[in-house]
Amino acid sequence: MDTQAPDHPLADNDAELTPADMSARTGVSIDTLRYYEREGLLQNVARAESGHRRYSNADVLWVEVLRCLRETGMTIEHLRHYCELGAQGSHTEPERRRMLTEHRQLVESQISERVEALRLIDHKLSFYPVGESA
Amino acid sequence: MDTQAPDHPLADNDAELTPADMSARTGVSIDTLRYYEREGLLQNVARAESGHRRYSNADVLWVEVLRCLRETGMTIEHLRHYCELGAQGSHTEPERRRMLTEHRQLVESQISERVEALRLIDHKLSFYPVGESA
DNA sequence: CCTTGACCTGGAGTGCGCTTCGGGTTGTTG
DNA sequence: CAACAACCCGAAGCGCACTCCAGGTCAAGG
Repeated sequence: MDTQAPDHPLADNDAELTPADMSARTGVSIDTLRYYEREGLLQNVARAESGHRRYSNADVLWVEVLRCLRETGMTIEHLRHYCELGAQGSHTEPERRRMLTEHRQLVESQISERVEALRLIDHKLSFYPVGESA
Repeated sequence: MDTQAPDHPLADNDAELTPADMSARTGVSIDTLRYYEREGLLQNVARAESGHRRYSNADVLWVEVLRCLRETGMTIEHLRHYCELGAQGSHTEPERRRMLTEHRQLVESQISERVEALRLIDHKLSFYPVGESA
């Protein structure tokens, strides 16, 4: 009844980070952390007796994953689905694997799109006179 | 007095694409094309006598540039500024060059961010059992 | 004890980039 | 020439991902 992070053996028995700590460590704002929790992206966050949140190191790692997936364009809805699957047990692993694989392809296409963009930008830049910087 | 596209010698004397044509050619919706025009991203679009828009080949090329910059995260506001500079004449070239260079750096950081994301995704994928696809 | 600041909650508000709407004009096809 | 699609315009609406607000609780310092 004290550990629930399925991915990581080290669980939140060491949950001692305040919201402010967590925000500083992950670069995600306190409001966004609460929003993610409401949306089901961050489950079973521990509480102090006062009712205040206490985040664990495992939470930090997970938020870093969230940040990475969000920044590469996974929607909140997909993330929520992924989390729901995780909470449902190991029989959902094939589906989670599928989601990750699909997102991986998205990220790869974003990379090649951007490599193309660099070429176009460089092409346009080549038409401008050499800039005097200072 | 009939050409105004500063980037391209071939101007819009050949403006004969309807909005539907333009949309099909660029993949940008008709509504979005009108929105871009309102926002100043697409200037001096020709009109038929009826008042209907007629896009030129130069317009097609420019919309492709817009699409590329938008897809890599340049905001409408920056794009508008870039267009305004273009309309102001060649003395704004250093500034335009600067904007493009800055955006280039943004795109490069997006690429390395995504390369990092691929590593993380692969790491997580390595923890799932080998998927049976069919 | 009193203040001050971090935290709590549910709910409303924001900014961006489109997208849709409503009502009217044009132009092509049977 | 009637109908129907494509176009025009200004303005309102939408979806997403946050972000802020109001009004209250908790905890440490002077």
